[in-house]
Amino acid sequence: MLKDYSIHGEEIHAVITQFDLYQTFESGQCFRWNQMTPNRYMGISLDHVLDVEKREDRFVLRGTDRNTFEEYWMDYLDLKRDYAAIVKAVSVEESISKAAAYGWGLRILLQEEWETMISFILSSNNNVKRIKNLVEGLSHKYGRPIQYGGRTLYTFPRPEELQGVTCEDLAPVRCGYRASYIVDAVEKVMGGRVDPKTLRSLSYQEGIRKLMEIKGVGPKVADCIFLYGAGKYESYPVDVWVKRVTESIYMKRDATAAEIKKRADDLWGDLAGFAQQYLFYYARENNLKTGEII
DNA sequence: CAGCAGGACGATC
DNA sequence: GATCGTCCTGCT
Ligand SMILES: [Mg+2]
Repeated sequence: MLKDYSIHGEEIHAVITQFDLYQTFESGQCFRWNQMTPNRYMGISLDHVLDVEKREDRFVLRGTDRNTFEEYWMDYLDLKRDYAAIVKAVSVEESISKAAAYGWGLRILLQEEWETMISFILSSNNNVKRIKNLVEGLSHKYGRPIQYGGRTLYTFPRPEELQGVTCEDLAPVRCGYRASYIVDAVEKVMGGRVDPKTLRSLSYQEGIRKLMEIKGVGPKVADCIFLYGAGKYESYPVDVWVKRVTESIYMKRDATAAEIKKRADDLWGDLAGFAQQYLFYYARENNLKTGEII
């Protein structure tokens, strides 16, 4: 967690425990963070840019200011949470304990609702590399340019900026059949049928049901949006990796997504989302196969 | 060139 | 309410 920070000209120097840049930004939860050097990542959310460098004794943050750091990035990076306590709490058994120790510096980002919604609609039936390309393409075409450090970044387009777009308009983005899903999401949000800003006030069941009204949002994508865009940590998104690893460790049989989510709820309850993040990261980094145990 | 990876939808039972 | 074929693209 955030222990201390101070302003040094254009830089903010912060002492943060349990924070690893690679683990956090390469764990499949976000698509707009890029590694600049092994110890440095740059990302954008809304119209905020953040440039984070890990040093020996501190993190150096650039591209932001005190107010934006305190009012936006602090929550986005979940810096007030004690992840050492999270690791302990989810470690109910040997395999998850190993996975959580392995992902000791993971943090679950609290991302902006609308951006999370569209990003995870694009994520369905895709891998991270391609998702990043799609989100980048959409932002380049419909977002606004921002200059930082001699380069141009593009904001993720707001609903108003996508209002009226058609599948044909989206063809250059190369998102395939997901184009119609984007169109539907824009219509539902602009029409008020779905309100990203009230998502966080909904219960788990209400939120998932509401999100699934959008075309292209099924159980897995809804869980991702609710977990990463609303901080609903009882969510347990079941993708192929989490399915495999949960089945092989905790069920020892083929199971449906609903059965897997129930098992996760029994094991971790309101912290299931954190457990999912550790298991996913471990499984994917180690290319775990069906039946393999951690 | 073929095969494969990755979730949601819609038809069908 | 569960199962299954199909969708789209990029990589191997
Ligand atoms: Mg839906």
